[in-house]
Amino acid sequence: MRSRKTRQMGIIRDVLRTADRPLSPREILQAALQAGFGLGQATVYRALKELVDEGWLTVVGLPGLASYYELNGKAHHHHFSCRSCGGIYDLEGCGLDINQPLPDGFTLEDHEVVLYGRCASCTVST
Amino acid sequence: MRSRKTRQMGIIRDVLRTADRPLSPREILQAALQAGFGLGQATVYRALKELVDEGWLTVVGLPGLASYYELNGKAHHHHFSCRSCGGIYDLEGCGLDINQPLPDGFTLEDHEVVLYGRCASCTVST
DNA sequence: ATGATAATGATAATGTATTATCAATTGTCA
DNA sequence: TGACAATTGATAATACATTATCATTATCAT
Repeated sequence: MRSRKTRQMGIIRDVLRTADRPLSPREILQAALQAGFGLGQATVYRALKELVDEGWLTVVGLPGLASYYELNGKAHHHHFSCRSCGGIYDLEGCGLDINQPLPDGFTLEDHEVVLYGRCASCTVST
Repeated sequence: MRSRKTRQMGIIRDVLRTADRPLSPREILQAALQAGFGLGQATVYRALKELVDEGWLTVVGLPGLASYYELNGKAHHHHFSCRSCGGIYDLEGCGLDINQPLPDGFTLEDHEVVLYGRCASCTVST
């Protein structure tokens, strides 16, 4: 599976490598189209699945939205969701107290923090 | 809008009042059915929308899952999502450092913290 | 260069959550 | 009680992300 090097896979990798924030499948598709490369959405989904499987990408799940994808291997961090433009941005660090008490018998494996608000472009100065 | 008192609305309120954790529309429906009351899913969705509008309920959004509903007016808290049984549980307090730095120009309105792992029933002792 | 076949992509199909439809039911008030 | 309108609920419809289909295209070992 995946033994040939294709133009489309290169484009998708480039888009994600260049992005400064997690991207949804739709955003990846649009970015590629705007850059002048045609490719189908089925290809995007297939590529994302493979890239996640091989560990090159990680999935960012957000409530009520599609999945977002970003390069794997970044330092532990969380995300900001702009209520105005819908964009997802990376935040530095964590800010979560890991020692927060859990109910008895619960096992903690992972956590997710999402801050909501307005990004710089959407924050209008009065 | 909503001027009559109906059996169905009473059941839905009871289910939510009795619950010790946020419930999804499906769970609410099933709880009512198991308690011996018949009602349609359309009614559940209609009721939830009204109860949120009137401020009796709040919505808990979780990545990749349906919306969950719980009584409004609780102290600020977050949620635990069990990867094994899929259940959502309330956690006490917040554990988040509110002063976490934001990128320049960003405005923070709200935040969401979700811890993932296994609940007590799903944590098997070796 | 060329042929086997991996990969693509237009499109249909799926899955799931939620909403709309509308005839039948049921509160409520006169 | 009776009647009228609010409410219900079975069902169809919608919305959306994601996956499957399969004929066409493109890669790469030879």
